[in-house]
Order: sequence, then structure tokens, then C-alpha cells
Amino acid sequence: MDEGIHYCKGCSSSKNSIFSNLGAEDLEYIDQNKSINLYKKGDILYREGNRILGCYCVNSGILKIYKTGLDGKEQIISFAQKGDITGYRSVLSNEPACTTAEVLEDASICFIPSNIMFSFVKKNSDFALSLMQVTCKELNQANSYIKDIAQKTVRERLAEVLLMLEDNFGKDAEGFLTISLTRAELSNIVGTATESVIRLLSDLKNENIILMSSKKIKILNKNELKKISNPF
Amino acid sequence: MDEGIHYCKGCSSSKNSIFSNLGAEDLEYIDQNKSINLYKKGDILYREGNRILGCYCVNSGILKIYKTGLDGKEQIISFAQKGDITGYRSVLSNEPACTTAEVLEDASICFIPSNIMFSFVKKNSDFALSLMQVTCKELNQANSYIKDIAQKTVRERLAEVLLMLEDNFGKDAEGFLTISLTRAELSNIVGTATESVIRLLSDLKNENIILMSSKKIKILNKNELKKISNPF
DNA sequence: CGGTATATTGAGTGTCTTCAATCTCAGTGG
DNA sequence: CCACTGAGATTGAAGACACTCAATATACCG
Repeated sequence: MDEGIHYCKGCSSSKNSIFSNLGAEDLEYIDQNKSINLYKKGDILYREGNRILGCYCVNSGILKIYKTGLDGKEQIISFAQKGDITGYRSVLSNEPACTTAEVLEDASICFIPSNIMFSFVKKNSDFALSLMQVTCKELNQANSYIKDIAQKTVRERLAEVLLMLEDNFGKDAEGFLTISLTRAELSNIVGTATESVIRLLSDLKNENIILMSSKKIKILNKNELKKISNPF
Repeated sequence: MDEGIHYCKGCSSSKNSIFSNLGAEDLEYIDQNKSINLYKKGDILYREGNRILGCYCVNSGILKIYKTGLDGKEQIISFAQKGDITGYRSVLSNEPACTTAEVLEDASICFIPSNIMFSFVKKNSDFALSLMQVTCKELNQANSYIKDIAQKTVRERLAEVLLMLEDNFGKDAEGFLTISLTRAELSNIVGTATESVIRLLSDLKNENIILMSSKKIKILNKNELKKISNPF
């Protein structure tokens, strides 16, 4: 049997991940202690409020990371794709998960137990540093989003999100956004009602800035979208 | 001359700070390399977009940390008070500051050069870990605020902010909030227009939930405020 | 006692939400 | 092959919420 893909050394995501600067020896060690699992769309990796025993490194597929409001409405905070890790916040702080991680596109994901994470942080200061940098980057993104969501209109934020989706997940051969989200999910990123997203998408379509075909979205005029998202 | 207060060992904020679990030897080392400065209300420690050469540890006073929108409107992200450090994100990631730090109440602040921070992260994994935990905590708060600002009404967020201000900064002998903010600043936390804050404060006053006396605010009915901020 | 900054109030307006109805489309079973 | 079903998408109408702009009041500072 071919277990090649199970080895961290050969992991297709390793070059994008914080594990990329670990030596062969360390990767070997992770190999011995991690487990790899396949997940289907809709599967929950962990749920807000629950304790988790390690963190997750995405090998393939996409996760959405969200918080749930008291009325049950979800607010999508971020996505995780190849090379991203998630759950480390709860591991490092030894606290219950503060977000829910749900599979958006079928995924192959490695689970790395807490004690492994801790031991690497302790013995490898470069690893600790790059983990900090990941956290800092997320923190900066979160702070920017607070500003945007507080100051921008829904139309501006929607434009911003569309650009982000193209940047982060790319487009297919015909130029349509690769990632496939429902209107409800889109609204849960933008932070608005589903109907508002639908109306504004329809506006953008009429302005020939985007194009829609069976729920898929194509950005026709990136510059104009940028102008909308940054009206100054 | 009495330089006692200049020594980290005797720093009144050290017990609250991430430096609290450093040994006497390490604190001595920081002493040799830090500088301590006094700042006045309105002073800017660092400005969004600028490079900074180290991070700042608050010994006394209060800072507001904010981002500036393209139209110039500021969005307050957090505060820093005794024991808090700020600027470490830019130091660790070696990037320009992504926020502005401005003195809200006259402050005494230690400056710790980048290389000191790096050397401690490298040689003291517990320090690295507690720095990570600080970052993670901030990240969690930021994510929560994204959810709130996206899903809650201004009234709900205002109630939440008032409770936060009492929790974080306490109240004076007569029960008024210790921290003194202009209506504009309050609106820049809540993420709304100044006039909206004024109107909603006035509503809360009429409902006997808060009391106002010459711009100072006193929370009369904490429970009711909690209900408002968490209507479910 | 000006003069400036901040706070307050009012009126008008626009954005966005809510609710309800309808439509589309893919999958399913007869 | 087609009707049936359910999930998601769309549209319309009504109204709430919050913003802007302008005018006024109050407080603070030298």
C-alpha cells in the first residue's frame, strides 16, 4: 500500500504551512504522531465552545471558520485551505474553541495533538515565531475587518469580499470564482441579510461589473470593484 | 536620586504583564535595554503605516489603539493600560504598524527594542508561549467583535461597550466610569455616528439604566444593560 | 470673557432588514 | 419521462434603523 501521501515530508501543503521550516527529523516526528482524515462537505471539525485536543492542518479542501450569534446566525470569520492550520488558538490557550470549523469542500486534514504542538513551540523557537506571525496576521486581518464592517456600506463590503474570494481561491478556466458559496454564506461573510446580497449582486450584474451563471460568479471589471470597495 | 521605579523588577505593571514570568536575571537585562518615557494626552506613540523599532509596555496611563478609515474616520480597536504591551505585532512580523497608538490619559511607558523581544522569544519558550496567548486572546476578542458589529444593533453594541468600559477600567467612588471618552470616541468604538451614540445614551438615561453628569457616565442597572446587549 | 471644542437636538433621507410570495433547479421516485 | 419535492435564489413592499446635515447649546480653556 502507498502511504506516501501520509508523510509530512511529501505533504502537498507543507510548503505553504508553518511546518515548512521544520527539519526532516521534526517532520518525521509529526508523522508518527499525527493522523490524517477525510471529511465531507458539511462535516464539523470542531464546534464553538467545545474542547479540542489538537489542531488541524488542511492538506486539501476548504473549511469555513465561523462564530454563531445568539440568534443562531453565523458570521464567517475566515476560511482555511491547503497549508492553513486552525484550532491552534484553543490549543495554545488551553481554552474551548471560540469558532466552529465546517467543511465547505471535501477535505483531507491532518490532526496534530496538542502536546506535539507544545513540544515544538518549546524546542523550536523559529516554529514558535512563525506560529506567532500567523496569529498576528490573522489579528491584523480581523482588525481591518472590524474597521470595514463598522465604516463601509454593504455594497462596499460585498465588493471587497468578492475581490478577496478571487485572490484567495482563484478562478477557473472561464474566469468564474473557484469557491462555491451559497448566497446565505456570502451574506454571512459580508455581515448582512441574504436578500441584500442578492439585490446588490444583481446591481453589480446590471452594471456589467460581474457576471452570474447558475450561481457561479465571474468578476468582469476588477478595477471598478476596487473602486467600489475603496471609494476614496 | 530614586530610580526605583525605573527597574522592571519593581514595575507596578509587571505582575499583570507578559514579563511577569521572567526571572530576576531577565528583568535585569530588560532594564539595561529599555527606556522609559512620559507621554501626554494626545501624544502618538506610533502611527499606522510607520515602522516601529520595538514595542511598548504601559506602566501607567491609557492608550487607545485604532485604525483609520480611508475617509479619516477612526475605528478604535482596543485600549492598553497598565501591564499591556502593544506594537509587538509589527515587531514580530517585521511589518509597519497596522494601528495607531494614541495616549488617552497621561502615561508612563517603557520602550523595549525589537532585538530584545526577539532574543527573549528565542531563548525563553514560556515567554514565547505567553506572548502567543496574548495574541490569541486579542484575536478572539477581535473575532467576537466582528460578529457583534455585524449582527447587533447600535443600541446593543453601545450597551456592550459601556459594560466593557466598566469591567476594564472600573468606576470611581461615586460609581462613574473611570475612563473619560468623548462622544465621538465612544462612537468610534461602537462603530456608529456620534449623534447616534448621543441619542441612545439619552434613551438609556430616560430609561434609568444609566446616569450622566457632565459627560461622565454611571451605570445604574447593569443587569438591564446586559439584557440589552444580549437580547436572547 | 471670548473662542473653540464638544454635546445636543431636529428634520429629512437613505440604506438595509424583514416578511412573504414566487421562482428555479437539481435530485427522486413513480 | 415527468411530476414532485425541497433547498436555495429572487423579487416586492413596508417599515425600521441609523446616518447626514444643519442649527443650537453647553462646557472648557486661556
